[in-house]
Amino acid sequence: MENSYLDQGAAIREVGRGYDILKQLHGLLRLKSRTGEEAVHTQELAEPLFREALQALNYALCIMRPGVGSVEVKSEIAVLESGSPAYSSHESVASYDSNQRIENGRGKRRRVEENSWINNTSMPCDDGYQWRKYGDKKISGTDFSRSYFRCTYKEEYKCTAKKVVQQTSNGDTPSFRVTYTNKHTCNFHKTIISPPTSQSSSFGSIEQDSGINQLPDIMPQWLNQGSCLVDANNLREIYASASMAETNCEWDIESFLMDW
DNA sequence: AGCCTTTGACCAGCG
DNA sequence: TCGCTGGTCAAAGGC
Repeated sequence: MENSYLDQGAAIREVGRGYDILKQLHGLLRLKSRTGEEAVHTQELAEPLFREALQALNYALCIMRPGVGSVEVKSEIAVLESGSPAYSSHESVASYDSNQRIENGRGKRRRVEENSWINNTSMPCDDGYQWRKYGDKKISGTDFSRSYFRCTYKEEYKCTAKKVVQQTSNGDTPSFRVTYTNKHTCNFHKTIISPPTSQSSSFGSIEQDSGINQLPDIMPQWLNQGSCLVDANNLREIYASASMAETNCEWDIESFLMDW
């Protein structure tokens, strides 16, 4: 009983998070339609927000439907896409699994920790957090090894977040299966406002959350790719304008989430 | 000096 | 119980 109450709270929080992100998205789209800037640029900014909102709602769905082992939501990128090649090689499928078992090629099943979710991506290396690799294993039945990462701040902040990266295919656009376990409790993530530094690690520079709370915890991967640079000041301006725009959008769900 | 990756060893889950 | 395999640990070396 108590657990279901807590689950409900978690679900509400996830819905609220999704709602916040959608508000940002809404404000962004309104801003763009006013100023008439390039649609491609709008898409580049909107896509990670849309993806994050989907993930949050997917998370909430799984919590609210405990009987369902795994719910997979495939991003409907086509809604936003206008033909930009930036996403053609970056299809991402996220799924949350509250009590998952992985089956390998020989039929062996191994218990997987709860609070894990899977992301299939072509760019597994940079998700905004700083990870330390602690293991690498050649997996039988595959041509690729599996890499194990934990949060760099595991000791300092007791952050139990982990991820496992498994390459699943080769070729021009290799794909990776990234399994995340546990959410970050360290509140350290790379912000897109910070300028690039020469001290960056292999996963890029990080800085402590400096008040940009309206930004999603997981920063879009493409923002860190050299091929897709976003002007930091421009982005700050856009997000600020989006926040102003959202104040004109009074939705019932907001009062519901406030009251809960 | 401190943090990272690499890598072999060890432990535990599963059939 | 045993062997295989995945996940983690920790030493060593590199940056």
